[in-house]
Amino acid sequence: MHVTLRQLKVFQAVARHLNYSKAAEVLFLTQPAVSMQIKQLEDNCGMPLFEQIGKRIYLTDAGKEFEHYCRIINAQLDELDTVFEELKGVERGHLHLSVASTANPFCTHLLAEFRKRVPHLTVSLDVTNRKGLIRQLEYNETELVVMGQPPDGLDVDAEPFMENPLVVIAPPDHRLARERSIPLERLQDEPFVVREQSSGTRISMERFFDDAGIRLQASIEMRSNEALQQAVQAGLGLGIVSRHTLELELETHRLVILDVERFPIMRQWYLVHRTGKYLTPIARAFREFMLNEANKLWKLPA
Amino acid sequence: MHVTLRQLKVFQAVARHLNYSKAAEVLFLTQPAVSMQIKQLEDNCGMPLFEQIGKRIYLTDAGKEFEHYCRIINAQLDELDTVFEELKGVERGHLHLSVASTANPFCTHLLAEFRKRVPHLTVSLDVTNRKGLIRQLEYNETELVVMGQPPDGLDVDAEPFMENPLVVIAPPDHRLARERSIPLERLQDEPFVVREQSSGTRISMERFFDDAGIRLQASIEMRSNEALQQAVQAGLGLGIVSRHTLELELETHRLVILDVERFPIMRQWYLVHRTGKYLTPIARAFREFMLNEANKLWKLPA
DNA sequence: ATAAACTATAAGCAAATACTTATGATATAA
DNA sequence: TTATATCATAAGTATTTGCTTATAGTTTAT
Repeated sequence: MHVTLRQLKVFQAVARHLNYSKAAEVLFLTQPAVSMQIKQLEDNCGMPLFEQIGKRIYLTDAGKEFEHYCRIINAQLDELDTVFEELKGVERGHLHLSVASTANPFCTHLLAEFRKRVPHLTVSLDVTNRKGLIRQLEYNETELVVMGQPPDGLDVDAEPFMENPLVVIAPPDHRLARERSIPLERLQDEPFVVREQSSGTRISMERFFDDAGIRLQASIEMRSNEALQQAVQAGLGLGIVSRHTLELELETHRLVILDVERFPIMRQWYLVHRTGKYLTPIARAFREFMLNEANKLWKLPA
Repeated sequence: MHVTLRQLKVFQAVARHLNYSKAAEVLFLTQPAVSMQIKQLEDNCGMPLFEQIGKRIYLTDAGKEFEHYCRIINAQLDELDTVFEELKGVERGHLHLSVASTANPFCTHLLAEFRKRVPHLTVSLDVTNRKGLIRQLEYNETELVVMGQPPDGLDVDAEPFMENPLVVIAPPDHRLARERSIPLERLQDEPFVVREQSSGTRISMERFFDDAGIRLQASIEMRSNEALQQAVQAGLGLGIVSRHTLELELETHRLVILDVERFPIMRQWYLVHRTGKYLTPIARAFREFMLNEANKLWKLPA
């Protein structure tokens, strides 16, 4: 079958009025135009959809069937229309966001804030490590990424939007815990728990100590930030983490921040998306929100 | 929105292969043709449905939505297709039939026969009086009608297909019940129970007696055949009915047929439909069946 | 650095589309 | 019978559609 949407339109007008001339009028056409469209439609269908008896026309059984499917198809097209309208607007929509596990706490908080402004927002939030984030960018599986270190090999737009202080942590009973202005060199003697090779914190940290000409003893490697903190608590060594992930552990005195010289290492959080990617209005709105408001809405205690 | 079905087709090919060139190949087109169709579609939608990042293309969120609706619409069109195929065939289908109340017994029987040949047949059978039948023909509310007397004022095709003998009935204890070859004139003295003015039997009967130069005493007028027979049984008068409606009453000796001269009045049953009406394959098949087989399948006892 | 794999864009064209006007045919209503 | 209301058909046409070929611009792979 090769019905056209035009034919559907004309058919519906005729079916409603059961009168070609009236339908023509409604469609701003002449009557023969309607006749022809219906004729072609009936040819396509292989049977009459209307029958004329005397002056009147009637829907045939086939015509009634056709009308039914017309309605459905039109309803779907209308629905599609409204779905698109909504996609264009910012009132509702869906946001695909992936964040570094280190960024999770404040991202969740900020997302909750954003949600107040976009009431019907739904979100897919993926929390993963740097490697996972890069893979997602590569395969275009996410719209926006929050990470501490934009990838190198990939063509992305990365915008810093908030400070990301990296601090040295220790268990409260560590012998350095009470000292002030600990010289950097003192850390050389300490064992360290570190994140995996590809992690953003690890990269930042290595770069920092390389520049300072210091070699650390990396005792243990951990694949997640939580695991690292647990290991530090357990006394397996010192750790370097984003200050943003420590709130709870500091309050409950499970960890302390060491007052090391030249710390914190001040880095930035970045909002990243692939160059050339089409951002939905929601994604754009969230991006703007983060760039402008994150600093006001997420303050670390001094 | 002004999407075309062509655009849907092309879109689906691209969405399936996520590759314009491949889609073009599948559609027996060149790649620019596909590019253009998609571009136009995206213009119609007001947003990109695909996005290209590097060599690869991906569906946007809008694209995924669109794909969803594509599927539904296509499914509906396919379904429509099969519905029409079935309407064209005779394997299944629906028949709108209206019959004179007098014709009901044998019509029901023949319909049951016909149904054996068309297993998935469904039927709307309307049993009504002549006036009702004519109204239905007039308003095109039925496909085929079985009646004893085609209407005058209406343009119909009427085909006789079976004899319709009208006989005179009486209660078994009537004084004429035992007589043979009763002269027509004897009926003038008898009270008669008759059908309503417009009924086929009434018309046939009046014409017959007019021609014979005989005036009957019409005592009572009944609006249905059953009511008439009951009235005759009750001794309100003689009646004239179609022989076809009497089987049960004769067997149980509730009524007898009088052996009147020149009786039975031999009339015909007609299959009637409005001139120019499109008959579905089912209706055509039923018509053929009745014209050819009714006489073999419904035999009155001699 | 080059080649290979993609899509985008431009120009041009044949065919189909979707009308219009004019006219004819038919059925109901006056 | 005549007028009126309806749909069908024919002929003609401007526009749109849907391509094609040719070419250019990217990005990735070698």
